[in-house]
Amino acid sequence: MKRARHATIYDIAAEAGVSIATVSRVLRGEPSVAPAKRERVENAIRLHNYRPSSAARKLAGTVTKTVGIVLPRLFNPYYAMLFTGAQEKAREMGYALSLFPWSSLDMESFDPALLLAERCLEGAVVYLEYLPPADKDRILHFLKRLKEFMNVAVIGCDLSEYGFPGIFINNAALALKIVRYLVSLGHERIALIGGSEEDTDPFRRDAGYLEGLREAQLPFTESYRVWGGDTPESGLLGLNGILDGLKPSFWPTAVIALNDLVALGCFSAAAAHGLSLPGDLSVIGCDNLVSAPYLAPPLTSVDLHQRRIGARAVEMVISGESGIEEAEWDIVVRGSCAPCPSRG
Amino acid sequence: MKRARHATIYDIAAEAGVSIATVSRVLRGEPSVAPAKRERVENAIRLHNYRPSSAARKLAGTVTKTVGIVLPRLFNPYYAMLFTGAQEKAREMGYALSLFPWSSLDMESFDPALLLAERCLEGAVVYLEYLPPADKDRILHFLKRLKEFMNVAVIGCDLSEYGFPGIFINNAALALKIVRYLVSLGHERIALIGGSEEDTDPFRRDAGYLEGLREAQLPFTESYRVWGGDTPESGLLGLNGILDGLKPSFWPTAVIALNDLVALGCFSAAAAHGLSLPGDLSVIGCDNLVSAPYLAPPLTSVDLHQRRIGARAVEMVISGESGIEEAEWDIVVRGSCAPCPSRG
DNA sequence: CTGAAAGCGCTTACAG
DNA sequence: CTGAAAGCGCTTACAG
Repeated sequence: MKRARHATIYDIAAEAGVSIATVSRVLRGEPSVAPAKRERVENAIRLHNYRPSSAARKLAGTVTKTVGIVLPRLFNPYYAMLFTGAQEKAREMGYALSLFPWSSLDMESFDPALLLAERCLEGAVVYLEYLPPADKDRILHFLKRLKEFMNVAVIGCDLSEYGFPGIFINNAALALKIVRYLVSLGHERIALIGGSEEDTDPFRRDAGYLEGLREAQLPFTESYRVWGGDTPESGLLGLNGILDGLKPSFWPTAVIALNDLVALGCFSAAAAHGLSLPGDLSVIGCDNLVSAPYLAPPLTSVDLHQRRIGARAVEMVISGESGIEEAEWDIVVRGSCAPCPSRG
Repeated sequence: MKRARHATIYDIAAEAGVSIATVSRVLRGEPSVAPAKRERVENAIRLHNYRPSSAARKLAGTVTKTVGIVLPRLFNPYYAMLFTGAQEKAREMGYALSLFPWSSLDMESFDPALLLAERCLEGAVVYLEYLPPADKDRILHFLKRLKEFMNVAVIGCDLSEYGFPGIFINNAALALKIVRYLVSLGHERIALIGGSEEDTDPFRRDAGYLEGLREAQLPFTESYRVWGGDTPESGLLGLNGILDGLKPSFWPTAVIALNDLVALGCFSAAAAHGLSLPGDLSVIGCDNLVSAPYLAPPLTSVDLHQRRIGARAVEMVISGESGIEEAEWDIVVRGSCAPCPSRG
């Protein structure tokens, strides 16, 4: 089957009786075009349903009006929201947005940055929760290399010391605030579930968690800190582990889940142990997914305004800003956290 | 700050002491290159970390190794899984995958197909649950137009009568199977919640739902069919509507939710009415999201194998297949459906 | 097996 | 204000 051929700038120029240079000028909205010609060109464009080839533009031009975003697995709606916000803002600014899953980047390869560079992007926002020690050099090299080709902004950790602008999600502050909230509810045995153990970032949740405990003169109980990941399953296994390993009088009365998915897993584990929520156990999540309000009990969570973060990051990348901003967030109080049951 | 310049095919040719034509040949894996030269070229490529510009390739070449996928809002992980499957398969076949949210397409505009065409795609898979009557012409026109430029496959409804290949999700068969399952559990008052009322596709859920009722000699009760959307909120409002409008003796004993998100909303509504699941009410969802097993009770759902669907669709588009295939799916039985409580 | 050359569809100095 | 022309980095006949 024969493919339709795009109308080209030549077709339009011929139709309008002008040079392709003039067509190009009206296309890009240059003011220096005689109104009469401009109109003829615009009519021709409409007539032919003409749209300039992005490939040709990229090849010829200095600006490509395209940015990229590299994100972890989309199964967590959290990232999908980040993408949506980014996409909307890009569109609003007349840019196209290309999505690159981290998994498609192949950090093993000698220079994954070229994968983006070959796409002629003007900028890339990359989501990076933290710098895993094992891959630190590789990732940093990737980012530096990327920066040779385009603007870069990172969402997640603060890499300003390496010269990368972006939006910093202060997980330590967030965790501290959460602990305070739980403490204000009278909780003294607070667990923290999920996340990667190799994460040594000082701004990780743990830092805030520990500070919160200290502040409230509560001991750090190692059994209350379990790692595991960011899935419901890891929440289930995590809390099960805690509950199965301790006699009930030592069970935590509150758990901070890495995110809402992990929190959901905790719901399961609690139920399996006959714990009712929030009466026997308080659970707080993070990300405030659309489903959070509909869980039983409705999940108290942290709204990171990921849509706004995504939008802002794209904005930074497009306008080439270089600062580091801290993401704002709010604890959304719902029914899954309650005052600590009086001990007996 | 100055941007790094990509090494070009000229740099490689110079380095290897051959013509750019030869470099191009080894790049594309043509066999007709002397081993010695090939090796020199390969070394040069490695040395310069060279990757060909995709824009230049698209401009010059006949094949662009890029396909697109147009999807609804990603907040539902269902679509994210579709994307993931598609992305993996594309990558496996050496293709790049570009994501286009439906919302970015602007059906109002005179020719949204050009938005994809300008990207020089070889093919596009578009997700289309059904053909909304109000936009039927517009969408069909979009698809036809798209087909002039590239291979097209549609996931969702069966548009083979219009000449579009793709993967058909037989929602009627699916609903019929679900009704049968519920009937086998003894249910006689079965509600169906969610979806768009304007969907008149004969393969929509409703057809199977009605057939299932007929088959079991059950009456169709209009109050048991409520529309509303695909979100948790629509499930909540939907079931609330049913429960609030009927005296308890007429309450449904089972509800079929459009998807897992809607099912979640139904959980909420049931709880608000003091109904315990699955004792008083059975709920079945669809999509089998990662969170389904962790709800309380664990949600019985339908696994559409969306990852596989996404993968298969890009495969069809890339190899230019023209058939229509029916997606396979399985009911995943978990705890949210139980035998009908004996009436008394 | 290999190279010189044309061409893909644009943008952008450069003249005028 | 406008056009002729060079150039972006590739691929692909066409000769050899």
